[in-house]
Amino acid sequence: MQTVLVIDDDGNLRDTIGLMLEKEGFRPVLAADGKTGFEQALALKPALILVDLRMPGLTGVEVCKQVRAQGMKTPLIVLSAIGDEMDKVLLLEIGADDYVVKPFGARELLARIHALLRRTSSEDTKVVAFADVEVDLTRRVVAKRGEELKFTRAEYNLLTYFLQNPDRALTRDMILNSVWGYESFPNTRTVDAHVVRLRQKLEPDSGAPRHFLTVHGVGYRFLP
Amino acid sequence: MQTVLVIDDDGNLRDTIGLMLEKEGFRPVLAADGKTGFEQALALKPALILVDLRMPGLTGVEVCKQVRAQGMKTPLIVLSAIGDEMDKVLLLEIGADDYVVKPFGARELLARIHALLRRTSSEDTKVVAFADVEVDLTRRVVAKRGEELKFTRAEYNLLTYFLQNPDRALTRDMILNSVWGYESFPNTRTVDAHVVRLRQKLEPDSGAPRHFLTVHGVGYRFLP
DNA sequence: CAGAGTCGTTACGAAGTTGTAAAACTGTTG
DNA sequence: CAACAGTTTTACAACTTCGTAACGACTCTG
Repeated sequence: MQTVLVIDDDGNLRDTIGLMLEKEGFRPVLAADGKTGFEQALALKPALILVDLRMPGLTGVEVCKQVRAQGMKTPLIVLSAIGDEMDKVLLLEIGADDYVVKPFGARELLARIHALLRRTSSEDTKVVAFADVEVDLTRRVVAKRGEELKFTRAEYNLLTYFLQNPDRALTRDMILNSVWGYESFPNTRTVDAHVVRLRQKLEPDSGAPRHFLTVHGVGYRFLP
Repeated sequence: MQTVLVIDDDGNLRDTIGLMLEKEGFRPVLAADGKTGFEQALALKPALILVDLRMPGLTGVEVCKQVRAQGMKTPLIVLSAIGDEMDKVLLLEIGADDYVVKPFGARELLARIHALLRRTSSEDTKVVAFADVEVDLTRRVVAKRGEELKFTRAEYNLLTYFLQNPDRALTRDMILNSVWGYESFPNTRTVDAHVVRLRQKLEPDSGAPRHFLTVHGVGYRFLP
């Protein structure tokens, strides 16, 4: 069951939305102000956040910013009163994913919630990272300091194998079997050649590797 | 021209709203009571319904419920007298999308109508867009810079599959299974042939694709 | 510190992959 | 059944990637 955090100072509306979410099969968590809402967001890591724009204390805009500042990518919908001069640009800038103008219909809000969850869940981009390197497993893209690098298939497969086996001494045979499979029988030196390329691309100083370490007489060890 | 159904027992107000809508370019249909209003809703499938809350016979609340019970998703605005103890909870529960308190100004009502139509229409006609390309999933039409392009079935299916899986490395087998199904077993090169056509039709420079990227040794990745 | 083993690096031909056009095939329609 | 649009396969050039040999540098051991 997915948790949805509702942050709104209007108790009436808060409860209404809570009920609605419950009916729809969500687990609603209600917060009356921005500060506790933000804390709940951190603690519960909800599947989605609904936050009122205009609140005493921490406003919706600030909650948004703080959540994003924490690196949380939780989908977030802003609720705004009809009078508020809100524009999409601002909302996008602060990291909101959608907004709904009050008063809104139950169906509309639920539709937006589902749409957003659908959008974001398909973007379940699994990213593994070490040092200043990010490996996006769904996009199959490797980036160093945010800059995309070109990786060939063999390089990429080898890298992900290392990522899956951090800080373990791996023999060349283990690597060959896992990365190249049991079909092909390349020379064990092939592994070295590819490790070289990984180092050249990912190590700050490929002469003094800090992540792709050699285990003399055995093989390699990846240190994140 | 969009039909707007007005259900209100107050003949005076009904006519006023009717005139107002007519001026605004809508086709107003007037109903004096809940029962005939509901029947009209079923028969005409209007683009929007305005319904008075307090009426003899079938009340606005009941019209609302019945319309929704029929599975109709027609946008619906409730008109309520200032005395009515209306709360949003009830409105949300019965599936109304907005409400206006009597007495209201013409401009306010029209603003609400337009806002609601805008909101809901964007949900019904599912249009996915990227760059200067728009794909209308309900009409099954692809347009580039507003100009319709002819897409064959295979091309269209492939395109929507890419749209549904943005920014993910997709192997040719994944594509074949999802787009061609498990029944037919075309060559994986078939995928390439169709990607070529997508690029020719949608990329500014098909020689340097910016959206339909190849992932060497793997397949393709669609970048919106 | 010498020698044996091991590793890092480079270069290059072989093997594999992709883009494209054209041919072959399929199914539909008048 | 001919014409036709759409689809799949084939063929091949262009391009990318791979595996390995070669060799110098490094590491370990006695």
